[in-house]
Amino acid sequence: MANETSRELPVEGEFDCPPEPLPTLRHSASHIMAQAVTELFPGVRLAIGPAIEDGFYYDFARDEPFTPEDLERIEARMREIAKADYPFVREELPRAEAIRFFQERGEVFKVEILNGLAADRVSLYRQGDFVDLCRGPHVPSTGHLKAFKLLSASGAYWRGDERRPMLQRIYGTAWRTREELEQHLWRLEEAKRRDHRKLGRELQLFTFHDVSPGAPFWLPKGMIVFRELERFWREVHDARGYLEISTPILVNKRLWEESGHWEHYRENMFLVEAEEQVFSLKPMNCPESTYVYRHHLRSYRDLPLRFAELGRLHRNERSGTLAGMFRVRQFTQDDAHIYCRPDQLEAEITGVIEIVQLIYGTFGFEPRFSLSTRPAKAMGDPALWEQAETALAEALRKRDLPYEVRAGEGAFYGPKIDVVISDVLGRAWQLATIQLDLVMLPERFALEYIDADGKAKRPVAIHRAIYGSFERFVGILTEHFAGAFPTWLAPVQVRVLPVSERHVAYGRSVLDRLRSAGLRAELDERSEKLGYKIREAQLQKVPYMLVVGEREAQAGTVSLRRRGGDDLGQIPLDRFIAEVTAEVSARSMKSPLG
RNA sequence: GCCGGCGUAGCUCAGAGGUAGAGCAGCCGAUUCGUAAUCGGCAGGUCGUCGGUUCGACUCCGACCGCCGGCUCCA
Repeated sequence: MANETSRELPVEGEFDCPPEPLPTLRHSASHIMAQAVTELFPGVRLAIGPAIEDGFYYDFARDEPFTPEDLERIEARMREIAKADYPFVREELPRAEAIRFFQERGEVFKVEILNGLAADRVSLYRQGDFVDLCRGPHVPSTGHLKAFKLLSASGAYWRGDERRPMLQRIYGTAWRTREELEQHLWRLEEAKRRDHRKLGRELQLFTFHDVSPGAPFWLPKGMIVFRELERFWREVHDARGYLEISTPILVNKRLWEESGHWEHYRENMFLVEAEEQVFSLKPMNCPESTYVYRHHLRSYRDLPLRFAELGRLHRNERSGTLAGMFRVRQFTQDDAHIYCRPDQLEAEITGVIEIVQLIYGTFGFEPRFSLSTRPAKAMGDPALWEQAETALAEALRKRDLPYEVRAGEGAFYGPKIDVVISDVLGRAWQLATIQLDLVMLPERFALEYIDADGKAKRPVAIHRAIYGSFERFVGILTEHFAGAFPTWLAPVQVRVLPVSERHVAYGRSVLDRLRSAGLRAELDERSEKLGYKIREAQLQKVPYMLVVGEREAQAGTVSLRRRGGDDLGQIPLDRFIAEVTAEVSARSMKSPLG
């Protein structure tokens, strides 16, 4: 991931944004915004203003933050600048001259950027009276900016460094056409409608309370989703030779000193003191899994050992970073540590990739893979690194999976595969990681196995998670499905709706049948009109509504209505149960009915 | 942690230096209803917490806590 500095100030490369139409337009939009701001707020200093995914921003140095009213004025001024259709004019000059130019104007940030550049000559872009240091490219003139909108203002550190001044950042979005802009704004609205914090409350899945910031209270309905995910996960792992373990949550600080976490991760750990000893809530499962490995002497015949653990972890994240289920302080990782011989790596990685495909496919996610290779500061045997990277690449290649190589992006203790998915709104989420560990666990914890030659050898470890964390995964699923979970995950799968109280008795017999068939069913026996009951079931996103009245009671049927759909007419109860139980056991995404 | 915004009933929100209101949800009653809201009544809040100013604070000031949007960080 590019940081602020590398994104803005690459040592090499000719442009400040990808020379494609949309990034160019957005980059130009940021210049137009900067022009508007300098005109409306004299004395504001300019920092940087790049194109980003879906839009652009510009950072300004100003004592006062920008208010929503300020944004409206800036946007209005931008429209005037666009209408004036000033051409973007490129000028080149010696760097020293540019430094003088910006120094005279008090543009200290531009001077700092220029001082950090290696180039002899630099370029400026001018539109109207506004000049900015920039390598381009830009659209020919300001009139090309037609479909844009300013979205928000916030603080941002100069060069992303919290020790440096806080700047005022304004975000905007820009598109080629009005239609594209409207569509993007609709996506933003839709994301708000699907917000898992809102849906979690409305659907009674989970809640938060200030007695434990960053830690969810799982409500009964949310717990059903959690348990179904857990059940699925266990089925998959049990069938593939994983051995489930569970290790302590509260652990003496000695362990973290041994693992190195005490030195590098202490500020993120919750500490507890008892009887003059310091303990920590575990932020990771890995070190403790080595104790299971070392529980007795291992033979080469024992390997691979696949220890799975649904460990509850605590990490003391900085308060400002918490965000619903997406960023919590307490979470449940679907972890596993595989200990194997180097020659088993490829087969083990292949096994993990198969699990990723199987599990993600069930939710309709298409995983994308990237391979991060040996960094400069790597530790461990170079030959083993070579073998490990080859194993990862071969595992992907043999399954015909395209992947992006991130050279040098691996951890110092091993290369890894990261897995990313996109949800229905096109938002990318990094979920699974397959992290090889040639150093940390094997070396620090002195892991060994006795090989065929009778000598002690060092195994390698694979850290891997599929969901990542149940909390975040449930948050993602909630937004992805907008709360309308596939039937197998739905907290309530069927709701029986008697037309009037006269039909409650038949409704109860239907309910009993559904429950004996293992379906999660409810009966709405309140003295309300049918329309009211339907509305509520609909809002609760219950997959199936069964209307029962006189006709159904006579015929032994139910009248079916799908979530979000219409009246599908009568169906024999037996058939309904057979279809839906099949749908559930197949963990299908689609209903066989309607 | 930093910048900014916000915190009034379970939820969504109104109000305001003289001590609080609506809709929905809840409870009670009536209604017995055929595919997205039946009617009436009742109850519900030390206005996030602590401190200060004031005759008087939910309202003004300060600190803290929490939430939201970003920055940084990240499963």
